[in-house]
Amino acid sequence: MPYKTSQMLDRELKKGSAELLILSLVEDQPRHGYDIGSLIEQRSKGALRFNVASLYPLLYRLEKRGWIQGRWVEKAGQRRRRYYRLTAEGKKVLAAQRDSWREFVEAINRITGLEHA
Amino acid sequence: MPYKTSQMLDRELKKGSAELLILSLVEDQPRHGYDIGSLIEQRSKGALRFNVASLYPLLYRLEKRGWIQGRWVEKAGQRRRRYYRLTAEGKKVLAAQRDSWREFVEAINRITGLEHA
DNA sequence: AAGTCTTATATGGCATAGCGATATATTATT
DNA sequence: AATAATATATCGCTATGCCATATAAGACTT
Repeated sequence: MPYKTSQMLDRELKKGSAELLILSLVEDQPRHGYDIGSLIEQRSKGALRFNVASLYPLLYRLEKRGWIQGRWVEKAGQRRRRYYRLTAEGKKVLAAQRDSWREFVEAINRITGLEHA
Repeated sequence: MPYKTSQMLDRELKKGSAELLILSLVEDQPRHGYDIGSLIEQRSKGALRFNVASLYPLLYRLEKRGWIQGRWVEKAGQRRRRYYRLTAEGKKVLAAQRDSWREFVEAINRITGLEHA
């Protein structure tokens, strides 16, 4: 696998939090970019917001890596949308990233004295 | 349209996780850079490691902002060390960053479905 | 019909954070 | 004498995220 699993702040982890969000959101059903951006804002109650200039390039990267797969959908009465679904490899990556995230949060909490948080 | 009170991943948060670590570690007692780096590695059980090429510049930034204050300490039998202590302003920032961190983690967990993990 | 809002995707250019690599200097260990 | 560990420092690179801007189409307002 081209992506190492244990690096500083896991290297992947900084990106990881952003990737984790997207991979999670397309886990159960395919979603398009704008939908993903809106969901992140809604579900975080406005605490997190994804700028489109980060979001779309990230989607392209994830697709290029084969973790998600997009397809154009055109319907009458709406603008064309690109729906992304999670691939088999994406599922594995998502599972690994969830573990990484958990470990990361625990480590930070342990060090900063927030372990009960 | 309500103005967004928080940037994407809060802008402060990406830096935040790194800054939070350092500010937390110098909260109770002054510490020098190498010590901070070692503590992060130890207490995270190796999960987190801070490269010196990130750590030292970050210390300089934090000092420049007035959140920590460093002073050189020279003792016989050891190399010179620069000990950093948390300033009054640093304390406020630390408190705010702890809140931010908690909010961030909750938001990610909510979105990624890790709340009952 | 015109104007604006919301949806939806796209990208150039900039700022900055983190890191590999490398450097220096002192003390401890082999 | 050689190597390791401690301790600080910085160059140059890459990646990430953002602002600003662009395009395009439907929905709503006047």
